[in-house]
Amino acid sequence: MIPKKIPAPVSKRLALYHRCVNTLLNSGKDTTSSKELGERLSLKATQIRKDLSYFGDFGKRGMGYDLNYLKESLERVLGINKHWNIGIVGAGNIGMALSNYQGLTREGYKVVALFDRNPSKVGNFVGTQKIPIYSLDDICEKIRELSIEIGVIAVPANHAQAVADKLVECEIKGIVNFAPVKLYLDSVALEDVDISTSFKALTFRIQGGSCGGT
Amino acid sequence: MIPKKIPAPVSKRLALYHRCVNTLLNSGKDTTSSKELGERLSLKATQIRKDLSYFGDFGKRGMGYDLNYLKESLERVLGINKHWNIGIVGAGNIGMALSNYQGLTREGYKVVALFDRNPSKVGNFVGTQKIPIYSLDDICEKIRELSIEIGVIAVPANHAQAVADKLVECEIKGIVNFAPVKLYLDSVALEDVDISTSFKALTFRIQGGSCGGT
DNA sequence: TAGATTGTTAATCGATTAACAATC
DNA sequence: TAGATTGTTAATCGATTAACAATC
Repeated sequence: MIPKKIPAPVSKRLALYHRCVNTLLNSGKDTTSSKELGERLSLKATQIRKDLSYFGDFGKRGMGYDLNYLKESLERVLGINKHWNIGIVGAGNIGMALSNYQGLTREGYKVVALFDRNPSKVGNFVGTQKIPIYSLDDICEKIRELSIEIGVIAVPANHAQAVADKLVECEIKGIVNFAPVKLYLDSVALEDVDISTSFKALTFRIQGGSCGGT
Repeated sequence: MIPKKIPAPVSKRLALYHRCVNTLLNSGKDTTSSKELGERLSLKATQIRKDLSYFGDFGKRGMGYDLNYLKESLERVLGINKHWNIGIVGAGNIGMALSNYQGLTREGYKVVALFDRNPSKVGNFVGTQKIPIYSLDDICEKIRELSIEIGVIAVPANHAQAVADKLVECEIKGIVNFAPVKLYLDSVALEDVDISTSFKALTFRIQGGSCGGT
């Protein structure tokens, strides 16, 4: 479908472009340029043009990019031109916070269920959306019933791999892992959000060590 | 202090090594090798040796690495051989979840205060640690009083830059930003934890696009 | 037509990896 | 001594950027 090999850092940058395009649209503009995007994101204009060019010709020479068209195009590329149903495993601090997180809802991600192995939590409903907490035992059944496509792992590190294996068994399409542990999966897309790693990278820099980029 | 130029991805990998070393120690081992670490983290042994070599000679030829010594060394390099005091700005979902988050406490990060501009939240205490919520107006004063070195931004995107400017004015040492917006700072270390970007990178991959690494 | 800005090719830069001498 | 595994140099690979022809 997409022929050329795409550098790994591109997907994260596309998400940044999408965010920036939204900001520009909200400020009332209807056109932008790789130069403007580059200035706002502290990136080279060339890099932005190159990244976009992997997926199509979204601009007009001499004119720049139509913001609405660019937004739509980016949403198509990022797969957020549709809604995604999400199930969160682990109704602890992180799991609960995510289930109420506007940042996800606003982008078309919909948390439809939480799962926990603690019987005292099962049966409750979370947040303003009243998202139900189900037993971990029913996870495959609920994934099917509710058309859950993305699983979020928000359990302690020592349970994360078992949960991941279970999700794969339930034929989940992708996993976002918040547990501070490396997961071994094949054939399922995985993204890690390692909070403590970011803190360590920060203190590394504060305290002397120093790397190139951010 | 550290002479050679260190590639940007190294700091994140160091944090992974640290995590892996802890796991190995907990499993009762007291020695490891770049080969073993590489297998566990799906990285090349050479890369691990090279990364470590930027900071010292932590191994013994023919013998591998003493886990305790490697752990200590990594903690020194990452700056987690000391405790860091953290202040979280924004007592919403994310801010509250972070203030109770074991993953930080366990690594020597201590959340000592939250800040919010909502008067109905100010004066309350959060979680088992009874962390106080202060008014955003008092932030510089409290940062000094409580020796807060790291500020966490957990406010909506449209307030994030103002909060960041304030933190810099209060002479914070570093910032971890959870708001989905690009911040402009100079002279203060910044790490972004962009949750929705990770979800977008995931759906990008699920839905057809594909990049090299994870 | 002149000015602007794209999409793309080629050159550069930087990070990863293979190879190997050092040494436990 | 033979085997293992490090730390480091040199080669490779991949990502970024500069340059520019295409075109609005």
